[in-house]
Amino acid sequence: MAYTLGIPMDIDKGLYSRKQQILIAGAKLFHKNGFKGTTLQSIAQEIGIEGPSLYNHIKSKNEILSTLLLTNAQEFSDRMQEIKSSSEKALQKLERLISLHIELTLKNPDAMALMLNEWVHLEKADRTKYVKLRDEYDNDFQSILVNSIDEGDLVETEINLMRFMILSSLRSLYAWTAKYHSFNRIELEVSVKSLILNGILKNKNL
Amino acid sequence: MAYTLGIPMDIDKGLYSRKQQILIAGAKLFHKNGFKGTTLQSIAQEIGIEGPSLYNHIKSKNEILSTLLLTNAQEFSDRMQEIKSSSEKALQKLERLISLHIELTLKNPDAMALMLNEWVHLEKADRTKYVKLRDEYDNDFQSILVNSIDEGDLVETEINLMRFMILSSLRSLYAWTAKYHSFNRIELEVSVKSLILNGILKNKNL
DNA sequence: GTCTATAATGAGATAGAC
DNA sequence: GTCTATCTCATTATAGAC
Repeated sequence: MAYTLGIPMDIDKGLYSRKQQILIAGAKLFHKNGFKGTTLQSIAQEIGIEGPSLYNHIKSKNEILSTLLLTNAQEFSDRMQEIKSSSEKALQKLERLISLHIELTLKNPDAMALMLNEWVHLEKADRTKYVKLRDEYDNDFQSILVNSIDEGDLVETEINLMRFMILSSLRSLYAWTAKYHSFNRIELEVSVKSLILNGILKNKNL
Repeated sequence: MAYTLGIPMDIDKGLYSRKQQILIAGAKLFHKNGFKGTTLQSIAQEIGIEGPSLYNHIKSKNEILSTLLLTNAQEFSDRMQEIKSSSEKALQKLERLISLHIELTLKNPDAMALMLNEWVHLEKADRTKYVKLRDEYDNDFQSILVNSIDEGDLVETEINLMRFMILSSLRSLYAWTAKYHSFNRIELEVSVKSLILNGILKNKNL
């Protein structure tokens, strides 16, 4: 069956509610052109309706962004709680966190991209909520690194820098998966874990 | 006084031309609010004049962005040529590239932030030029990694992923230096090189 | 070179017919 | 629920006095 110009196949198959279609199209276009560089008309066009028709499903352009960002930030937060409260060694928790980032990146690459920068365009209340979720996540992540150092598994580097470099890599993965989709998830996990844990040198100076 | 962008403290000290003041203020505000989220009035206010007065020094808002991005992309490109053409081992070249990123990040953190995302708002011609510089840089970077693998110094991981993870970390450093300014450059270089080259594990499985 | 006033444009959002 | 027509406002950019 034919589909209208510019509408991705999965968007017009009747599998998604209009609200979901708007969120998918919004994530895609916000990623490509930025939140402020994206018009409601272009989002509407992506799903085959006119701009003002969006208002039957959303209350503002900003609501699209805040739904995308807060939903995903909340999922990271929930999954972190789950991992935190397990009884594994900290090093195992770290590996599970790496897997988590890869899982959510593959599921939702556009939203991952937005989480890096577009949160600055959230309205005050949402922005505060988002930053709080992100900062708590970062703190939890760092605590696990500290625990792993205490357990003798990780080197004693400047802990903020260690967290920062790991999270930077993981949070940028959406750009890699967009370009090299042939990689499967398990292979990707193995490679990313090795790069983070073992670095890139072949012969370490021990 | 080349490459003095990004030193906000001295913005009203008469040390900079109006044009330079505009670039410094622009970088700061584009970083904070995004290009589209920044008004010319706010840039003008930052340096103590009215919005329309900017037009005595620039020809458009977009010119501020393109100057910032293309100047810095060109500097990365020039420095890469220098490093490429040296006779060192590839591993030494890689270490020099890490130092380069840290040097330019400390000199110009706001512009580094813009280079990640705001290039999407460049006009077509500038955008093409910018993407070309960036892609050539990325290719050169990867060639050095490949050479270093061939020379037996680096592990044989998926090369695109290796490049990607290293560059993601380095290109995100601006956010770290903004938060932890107490670190000096040499310490930072040592730590970053170790994290990338040796990873974070204390006891490697060799 | 800077100002005030204003033109020109673009885009979010609303009204009301169907 | 979707459409067309329109309102409203913010912002880039220009004109012209000083």
